[in-house]
Amino acid sequence: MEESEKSSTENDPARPWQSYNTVYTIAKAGMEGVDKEKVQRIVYEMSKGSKYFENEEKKEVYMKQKIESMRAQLAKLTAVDISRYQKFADKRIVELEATRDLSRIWLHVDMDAFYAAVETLSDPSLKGKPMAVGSMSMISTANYEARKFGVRAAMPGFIARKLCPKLIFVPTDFKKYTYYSDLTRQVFQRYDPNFLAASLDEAYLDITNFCNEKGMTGAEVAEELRESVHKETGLTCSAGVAPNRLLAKVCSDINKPNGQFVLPNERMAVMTFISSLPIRKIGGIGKVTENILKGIFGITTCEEMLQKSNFICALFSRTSADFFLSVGLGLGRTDTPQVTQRKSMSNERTFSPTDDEALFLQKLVDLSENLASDLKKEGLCGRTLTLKLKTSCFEVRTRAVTLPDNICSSEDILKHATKLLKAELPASLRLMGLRMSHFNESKKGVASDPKQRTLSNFIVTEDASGRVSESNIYDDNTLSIDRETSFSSDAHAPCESFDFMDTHQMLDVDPTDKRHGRDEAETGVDNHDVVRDAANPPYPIGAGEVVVRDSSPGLLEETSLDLLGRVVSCTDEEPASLLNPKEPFFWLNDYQCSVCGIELPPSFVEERQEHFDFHLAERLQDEESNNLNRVLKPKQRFTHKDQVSESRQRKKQKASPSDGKHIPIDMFFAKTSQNF
DNA sequence: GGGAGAATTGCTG
DNA sequence: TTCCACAGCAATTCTCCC
Repeated sequence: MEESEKSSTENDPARPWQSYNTVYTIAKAGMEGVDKEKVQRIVYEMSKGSKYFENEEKKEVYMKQKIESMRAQLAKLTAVDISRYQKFADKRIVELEATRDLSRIWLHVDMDAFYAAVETLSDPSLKGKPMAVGSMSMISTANYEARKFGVRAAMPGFIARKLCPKLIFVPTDFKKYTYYSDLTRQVFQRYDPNFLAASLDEAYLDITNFCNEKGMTGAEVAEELRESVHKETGLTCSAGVAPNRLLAKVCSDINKPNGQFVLPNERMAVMTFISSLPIRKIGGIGKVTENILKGIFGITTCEEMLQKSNFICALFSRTSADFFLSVGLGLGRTDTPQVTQRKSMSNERTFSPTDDEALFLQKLVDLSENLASDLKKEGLCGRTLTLKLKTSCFEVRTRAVTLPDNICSSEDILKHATKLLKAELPASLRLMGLRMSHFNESKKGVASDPKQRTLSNFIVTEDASGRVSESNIYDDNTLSIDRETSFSSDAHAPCESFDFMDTHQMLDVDPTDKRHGRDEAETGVDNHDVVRDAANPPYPIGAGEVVVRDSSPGLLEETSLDLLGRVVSCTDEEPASLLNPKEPFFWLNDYQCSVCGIELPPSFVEERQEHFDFHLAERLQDEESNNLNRVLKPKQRFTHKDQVSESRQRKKQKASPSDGKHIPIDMFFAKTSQNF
C-alpha cells in the first residue's frame, strides 16, 4: 500500500483499530501473510474499554504530544542552525565511519519458535496444530501455525483465543527449555568457545577464527551449525552472518524459519543492505522510537537516518544521535565483550487488582523472601532497593531508597520495602515488585557525614559499649568494616560494560556456563549471614509488621503497626537511654509537638515517630558534644525536611500520568544508544 | 550556581 | 474474566552541599 494511502486509511474514524498497535506488528517472523486489518480490529475490540486500553491511549497521547513538541523545536531551527548541525553531523559520520571494522564474521543464531518447538518435541501430537506457550493472561511464544492467525508472543491469551479459537495452550516449562538450550550451546561452543548467549534461544558467535582455520565461508559454517543443531536437538534454527552483531541479528530474521542469510563483509554490500531496511528491524528500535522518528522526520528506513542527520543531531542527545547515525551506516559491535557483573536483581508479581493492604503486605513478605533468596544464591548484597507498583489502571510507579550500606536479608528488605509502600497507600494495585541494585558497594564517606541527613536518618542506636550515638536508620556503621572485608573484591569487581544485546546474554545465567555462571565459592564466606547480623535494625521487626514507636508523653513504647498504622502489638523494651529523655516530649492535644510546635495528627504515626527521633537525636547529640548551648532551631530544620518530604509527595502526585506528566524527550530513546 | 548522587520514568528485548 | 517477568540503560529532575 502506498504511504499516502496508508496514512489516510489509518485516520479513518470508522476504523479506529487501525491506529491501535499495542500488540500487532508485522515485524514478527511468520506473520507476513496475516490479515492485519482483521487482527487489529479483533485486538482493538477485545481491548476497548479496559483499563489496559485506557492506559495505552494515555501513552499514545503522550507520544503524540512529544512528537508535536519536537516538531515545534524543529520548526524553530534557523537556516544557520541547520547548517551548523549539518556540519556537526557530517563530522560525526566521518568519525563513526572510521570505526568500521569489516574484519570479523559474526553469526547470530535464533531458534525457531523455541518454546513451542520444544513442547512439540515433547508432545508430537501438537505438530501441525496452532499452539501457544503461555496462559490466558500472556503468551510467551506461538508456533507458526498459530502465527498465521495473528497470534504472537506478548499477546494476552484471551485475545489469541479470539483470533484462533482452536488455539492450544501449553503452560511454560523452563526446565525443559533450559535443557534444550544447553544442548544448543554445546553445538555453539564448537564454533566459538566464547559465544555470547543472548537468551535461552539466541546466541552470537564470532566465527572468524573457525572460518580461517577450517577454510570455510560464513555461509558454510552457518549451514553446518544449523544442521548440527537440528541433528543434536531435533530443533530448527535460523542464522544470520554479517560483519557485526547488529547486522547479524537482522540477517537471522530474514529467512526465518529454518533458514539463513549472509551479508558479505564489504562496505558496499552493507550500505546497500541497510539502505532500504525498515528501522524497526534494528534491535533497540521499538514501537515508540519508530513512531517518533517517523512522526518527526518521516524516517522509515535506516538510510534516511543519514539523510536527516542534521535534524537528528539537533534534536537528540549525543548518545542517541550517535546510535541513529551508526544505524544509518550499518555499524555495530564487533568485539567480544568481557564478562560483566550483574547490576540488579528483581522479582515482581502480578495479581488481581485489589486495595487490600494486608494482601500487599503478604506480597511484600513473599517478594522480600524471594529476593533475599536469589541474592543469597549469587552472594550479592545491595544498597538500593526499589519498590515497583502497578496500579489497577496500569500506571507504573517506582520508589527507591539508597542505603549507606548493603543489605540482603529478607528482614532488611522487608523493612525498607514496607516504608516505601506505606508512603503510597492507599492504592489499588495489580503488581508489586522489588529490585535490588548497587551491589556490594559501601557509601561510608557520604553516609557517615553527619551534615548530610535525611528526614528519616535521625535514629539513635546504642553500640556495644553502651554509648549512644546517632546513626542513620539505614546505616549499620558498627559492623561496616567486617562487612566490607567479608567480600572478595575480585568476585564483585566491576567489569567493562557492553551493549544491550550483550547484556541480555548475562541475564540467562547458567551455572554450568563458564562464561556466565558464578561460582558461589568465589565469594568466600556466606555474606548473607554476616550482613544479616550486621544489619539488625535498631528496632526489631516482626514478620508482617512495621515497627514504629509511639511517642506518648512519658511512656515510650515500642509498638507494632500494620500498614495503616493500626496498633497490633507491643513488643521489645527500649534501651534506657532512649526511654528517658531529660525533658518530657509529647503531643499537645495529641496533635502539636511540645518542642517545636509542628502539627502532626495521630494518624501520621510514622512521621510522628521520625519527628520524635529527630528531637531525641538532637538532644543526645548535644549531650554527647557537651555543647548544650548550641541552638539547633529544630523547628526550622524539621520544617525544611518536612517541606522536602511534602515537595516529594507533590512531585509524586505530579508525576502521575493522569496528572499530565510531561515525558522527557530522550526517555523515548533511552535504549537506543546501546546496540552499536 | 555547579556538581554529585539519588530518585524516577520509560524503552527495549 | 483476563494484558508477564526481568534486567540494563539513558535521560531528566530533584536534593543537598559547597
